[in-house]
Amino acid sequence: MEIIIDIDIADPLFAQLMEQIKNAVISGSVLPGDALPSIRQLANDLGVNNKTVAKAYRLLERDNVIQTKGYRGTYVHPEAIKNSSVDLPALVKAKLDAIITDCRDAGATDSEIRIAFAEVMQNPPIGGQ
Amino acid sequence: MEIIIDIDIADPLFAQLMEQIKNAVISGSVLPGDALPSIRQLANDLGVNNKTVAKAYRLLERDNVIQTKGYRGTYVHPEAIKNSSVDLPALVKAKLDAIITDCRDAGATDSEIRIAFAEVMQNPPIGGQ
DNA sequence: ATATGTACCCTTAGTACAAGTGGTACATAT
DNA sequence: ATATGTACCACTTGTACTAAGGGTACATAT
Repeated sequence: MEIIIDIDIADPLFAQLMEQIKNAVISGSVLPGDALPSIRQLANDLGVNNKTVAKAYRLLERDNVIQTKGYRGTYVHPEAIKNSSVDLPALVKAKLDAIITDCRDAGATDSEIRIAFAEVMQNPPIGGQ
Repeated sequence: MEIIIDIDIADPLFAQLMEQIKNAVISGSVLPGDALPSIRQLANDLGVNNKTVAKAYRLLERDNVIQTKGYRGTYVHPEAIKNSSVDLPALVKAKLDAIITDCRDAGATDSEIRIAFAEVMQNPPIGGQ
């Protein structure tokens, strides 16, 4: 698997990483069960910070594209191919788009919507996320 | 009608103004059809900028609490009493709260939610508005 | 001429967050 | 001792928003 990151691209590094790993899964250049390089290893190869790779790995695991097995390393998730096409951010955006359109139609100012959003994001999700 | 604004209060000036005018309507110290001071007049009385009063008036008119009649001045809306209790920002917040909770439950990062929100707020003159 | 609401331009502060980097530390197991 | 993923701390940089003010101009109508 080849991973190339480009600092000149506007996309955040961790996002580029996620993209490329997902693409590698979809294209079949890595298979479910295959081992991936460790965080430190990959960070070193690419010349980026550990934290950046760690972030990409953490999000990919949340999306069930990879599996981390602690000291045993990181592997491609058994259902990685299916899960690589799921785009959580797109779903979130779709949901937000719908209700924000509602609010605007109701006459709410963009400013008011932003303020309300900020309040919701800051205040505890009640149950406490 | 007495209006008192307090610079030391955290609330924005225009918001304090809206509050007080709504309260004056609810308490009956101004009645539907009554004339309100002009923007410049009120701004002068309170020692704030025209723009601040203009903003409060603009939002109050959107909420159907007051009516502006161009050069003829500004008046309390016929249905001002009913409309003074409507809290549009609260409705917006409630809607956002619901779907943001959904997104968080789905595993979305607060960061991802914020980014999606920012994208939606910037792009979507899709259909217009 | 004067007053009305309204629209546009600019600037100043303050706040909040994203992204990335850096360092350190931990429990895990080889 | 070494390597794994993970967790915490703090920091810099850039961006983008709010609130508020200053100024100027417009069409409206008295």
